[in-house]
Amino acid sequence: MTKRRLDPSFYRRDALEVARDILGRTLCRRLAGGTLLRGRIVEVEAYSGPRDRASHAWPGRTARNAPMFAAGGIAYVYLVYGVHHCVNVVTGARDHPAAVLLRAAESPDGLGSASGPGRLARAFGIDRSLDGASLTGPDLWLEAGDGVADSEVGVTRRIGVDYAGAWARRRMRFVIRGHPALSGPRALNRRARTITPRSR
DNA sequence: GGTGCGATTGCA
DNA sequence: GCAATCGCACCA
Repeated sequence: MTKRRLDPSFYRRDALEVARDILGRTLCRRLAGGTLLRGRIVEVEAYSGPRDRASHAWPGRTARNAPMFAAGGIAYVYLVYGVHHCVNVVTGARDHPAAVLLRAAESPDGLGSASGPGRLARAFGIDRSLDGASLTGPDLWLEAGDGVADSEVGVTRRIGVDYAGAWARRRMRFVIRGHPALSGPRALNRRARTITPRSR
């Protein structure tokens, strides 16, 4: 018996809400050979709207960021530094550019961890061939169920976006507090604020 | 057609 | 601390 996939309605919401709700979910990847990789997501970042200075969508629509402008429910995968792939889940309505970057997960083999966006992409065999791919299709999806309680969620500023001025300081990164697979500075993770019902 | 650089990682 | 290594945004 296989678990249900999260459907498009899950993704077609505000990126901050989707980001928080992705924590604890299981990322699933079916490789060409048929192998199924599954791992629990423990760290994400939201990139939300045309005014988010840190977002790839900030300069407007381009060839690279086009998937971010689609309706939620597809992947946005790009190459950074010519070396590493980064995997995003596109969120919100069509023409509203927003996405959630998957930054860390428990490793698919259940042994180590996929700590950091580049390592996560590699561990799950995700590259640009999945850019624009459906998250309700056969290759890549999230399982329904398995969320985490607000008390387990930590919020911090995003990593590696210092160029974004005030937007760099906004609390748009969500983590499972104290999880060993978290990337980023330990001090930042320690200082992660607990989410409050009021902030939802 | 040329130039600059990045939502990172691994190694010196 | 810094090189790797490529797509692509932007300008001429």
